[in-house]
Amino acid sequence: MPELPEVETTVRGLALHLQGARIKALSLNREGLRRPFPQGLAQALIGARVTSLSRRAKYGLIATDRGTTMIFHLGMSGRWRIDPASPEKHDHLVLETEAEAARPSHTLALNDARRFGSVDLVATESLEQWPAFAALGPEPLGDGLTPAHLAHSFTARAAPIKPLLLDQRIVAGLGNIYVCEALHRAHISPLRPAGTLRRADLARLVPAIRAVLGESIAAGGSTIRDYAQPNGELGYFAASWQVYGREGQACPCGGTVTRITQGGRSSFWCESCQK
DNA sequence: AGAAGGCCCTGCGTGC
DNA sequence: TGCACGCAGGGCCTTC
Repeated sequence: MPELPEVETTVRGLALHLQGARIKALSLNREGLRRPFPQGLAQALIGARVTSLSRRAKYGLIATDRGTTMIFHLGMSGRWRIDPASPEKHDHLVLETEAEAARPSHTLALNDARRFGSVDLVATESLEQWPAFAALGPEPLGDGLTPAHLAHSFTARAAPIKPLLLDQRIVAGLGNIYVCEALHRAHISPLRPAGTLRRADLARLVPAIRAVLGESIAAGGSTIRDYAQPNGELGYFAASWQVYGREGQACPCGGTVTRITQGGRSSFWCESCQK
């Protein structure tokens, strides 16, 4: 489920219930996810007030007035369930907020069947030095993603562009779905050796990346209301995909969508309109 | 340094 | 109905 637009929508949904709230309780139902949960997580969070929620790449950040920030990654199957009617299998971490004046208590469960996700605790003042963040490239929706940046990153690279766009050090936050969609929108083949892309190609690619992400966030924004529902389900915005998951179906150009494997991941593309 | 491959884990759809 | 298999939105690690 979670790529950048889904994480952004998740953070916005969480903010409705967590922004300004005091954390009353934290329960951990297993040792950890990909990694063990951080030491001192309960001490850092219980009694703390949430000061802000934000996103960096595909990470969600929950900052508190204690000077620490809880960072979550949803991996492949992670999601937050808001005010669930009953506990579910794979609810690994559960937060409960304090009821205060005009502010009801809420329960927030981090559910992750495959446990590819992660939870970390980092000093807020040194977030940018946190190793996973220090290595990240520019945000695709920020000023740092430019044709010049991509040209620099792709110089002398023989590898196909598709797996390079998944490299978080080049662009932070792109996942398999939106790379497929952005390349399709920019009419660039996923097989193109990155170093052969010309400035005109990159000048199409950058706005294509921004458009597919922006449109998905906009679609997610309209479903934020769903986060208040017990199941907390989030739409996948799949209706707007042109190539992802559409092997054998028609491309709008009249061609046919095909699937290949690159770096062990599926790439969906149209040989007719992507060169 | 870059490139390729494997691994972590559970659930779901498909085909026999 | 049961079972085996392939596949899944990600990141990290090792090896060459």
